[in-house]
Amino acid sequence: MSIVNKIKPLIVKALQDIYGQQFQETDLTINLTKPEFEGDYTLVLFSFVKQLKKSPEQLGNEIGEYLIKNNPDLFSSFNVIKGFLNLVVTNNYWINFLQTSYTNKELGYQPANKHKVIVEYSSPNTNKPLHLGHLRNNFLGWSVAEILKTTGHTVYKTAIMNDRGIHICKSMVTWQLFGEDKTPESEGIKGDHFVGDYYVLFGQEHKKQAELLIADGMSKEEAEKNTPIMLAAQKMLLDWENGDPEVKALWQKMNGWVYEGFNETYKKIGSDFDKNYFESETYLLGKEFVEDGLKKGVFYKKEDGSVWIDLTADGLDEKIVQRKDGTSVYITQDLGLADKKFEEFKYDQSIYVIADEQNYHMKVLKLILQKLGKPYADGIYHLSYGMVELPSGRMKTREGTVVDADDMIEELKKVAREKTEELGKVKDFNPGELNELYDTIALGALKFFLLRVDPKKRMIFNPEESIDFHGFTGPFVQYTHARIKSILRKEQGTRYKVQEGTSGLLLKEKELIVLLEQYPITIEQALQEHNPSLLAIYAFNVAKTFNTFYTEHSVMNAESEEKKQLRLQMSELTANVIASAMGLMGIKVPERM
RNA sequence: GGCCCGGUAGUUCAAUGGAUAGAAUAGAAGUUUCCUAAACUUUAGAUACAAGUUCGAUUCUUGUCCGGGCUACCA
Repeated sequence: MSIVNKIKPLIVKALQDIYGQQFQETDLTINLTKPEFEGDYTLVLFSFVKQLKKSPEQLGNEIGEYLIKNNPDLFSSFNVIKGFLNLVVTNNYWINFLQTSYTNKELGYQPANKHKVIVEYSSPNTNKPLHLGHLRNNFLGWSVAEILKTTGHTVYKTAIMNDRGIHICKSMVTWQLFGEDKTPESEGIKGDHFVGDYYVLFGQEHKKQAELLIADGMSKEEAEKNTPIMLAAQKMLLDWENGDPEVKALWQKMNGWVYEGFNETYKKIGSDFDKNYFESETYLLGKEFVEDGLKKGVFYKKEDGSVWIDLTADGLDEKIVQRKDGTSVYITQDLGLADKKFEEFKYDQSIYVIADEQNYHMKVLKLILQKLGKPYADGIYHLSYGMVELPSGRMKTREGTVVDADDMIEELKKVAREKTEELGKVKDFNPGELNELYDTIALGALKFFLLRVDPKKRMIFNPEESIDFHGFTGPFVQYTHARIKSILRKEQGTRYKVQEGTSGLLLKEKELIVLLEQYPITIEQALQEHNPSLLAIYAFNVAKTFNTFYTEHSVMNAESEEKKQLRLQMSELTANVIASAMGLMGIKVPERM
């Protein structure tokens, strides 16, 4: 257990014993002590002043003395400054922690519990290749799943392939018209890109045709609905729904191309799924929900036959759940899919990794399921993340302003290669090892970049500035790891126990150990908040702190053999923690770079 | 119009109501006989505006201004 979690009950007990008042651990504010003061952890005293009717100084002194008297193994001294009680933790505690942890590669892991969690992420449309926004989604979903696993949950990863609908038909119809039987193979283009090109071409063609109609006197709105190519796409959608064998065959062929491309990209970025759902197979689900809802009086039917739910009492709007022609809408499909997923996985929690533009939709989804009394409704959690934007604004496929995922990775690999060759530190690597290293660095940079920001916030991606391997980046952390490994390779002799107490801790040594000790609570916090950026920030701080420590104090040429042992242990623990934290984000760390 | 987010150094991001608002990058100045300089050190620079609650507000409340999203019998 981490030190903060040990301190809290001790203070609660102190308050009880000294003042006879009961406080909760959540009433306490405990922070890391600011570096300019003496101490490791600080209790903020102001909040007790009113209730205990004593000055902060008096409170601080009384609590401090009590803690030291009763826990001499944990606290060595204290001081009170203004309303802050600064506690100094004993060197023994830190040295003990180090010695019991430095070989533990599962630091922060929690034992298995009974909770089953399903994480739905990625969920692409099968009419165009993945872009930067998808990558944020993929990295986030994968990382959150990994954090859940580490903390003892049973996790299933799923995706829903949006493989049907008018957008798919747009690519199909355009390929039929202009494709000349070309294939990804014949053109040497990755399948998803190949299909995506026809989707873009549709947009161009549609625009051209609309302009002709407008020139003939049609209004803009009318024209956009009635271009020949748009009408063809709509007809194709109907044919698809009616099971037209030719259309279905074309659909299968083109989706097959896309999946081939997706699989290649997924493999490269390390996304994996326990189960894929396909909208083409689930879009008719949810019909029985309409019946059920009507029976329960949750839904109501309008005169024209359409079915609605009134959510105005919950501050939302009226929402349609079935069209007057009896076909279901998006939300109804999602109701059905939620049910299906529960049937198959019996989950306790179902996390949907979906962009924040769907906040309203997800709120409605959960609310409807709750109103229908579904037992799994409360376990639904929308992990809402902000969109990735360019300095010029939102990415738009039709305007060709998207940053393509595959292109981005290749670009980063190129920079990784150039930089590596320039530095010339791994000249003995064979081509296979080099390629692996470039992958590690490029994906490390990309994943770190997209995960280091709070998921809830939208982020701006500047293509020029973002390809940076310095500072708050993945490669910076990876580099620190490689340097530590280099030291450890040179000192493979047996480690031995450092004598407790006889070894004082220098400022920089202690700073690093205190930080390393916080790894488990950092994981816990990332879990609670569904927020991998905490791990990115933490890993960066560990690397930075190690670098500072390492420039000031030699490991191999330490002042004494005991110091050398201590620092070797610190180095090993740092490397393990970095590898672990990065691993939770799906980022590999190299032995050399 | 209604509802929901957001506004912090030039830029990209931090900060459970707590001490002098932290980083990174760009800028300026330095560090290589010594464990990998993809590193390190020093320096300068910010809470949109106005009220309110509080011992204390970047954080909570209200208003104003500025961005973004949602508000389809599209998905």
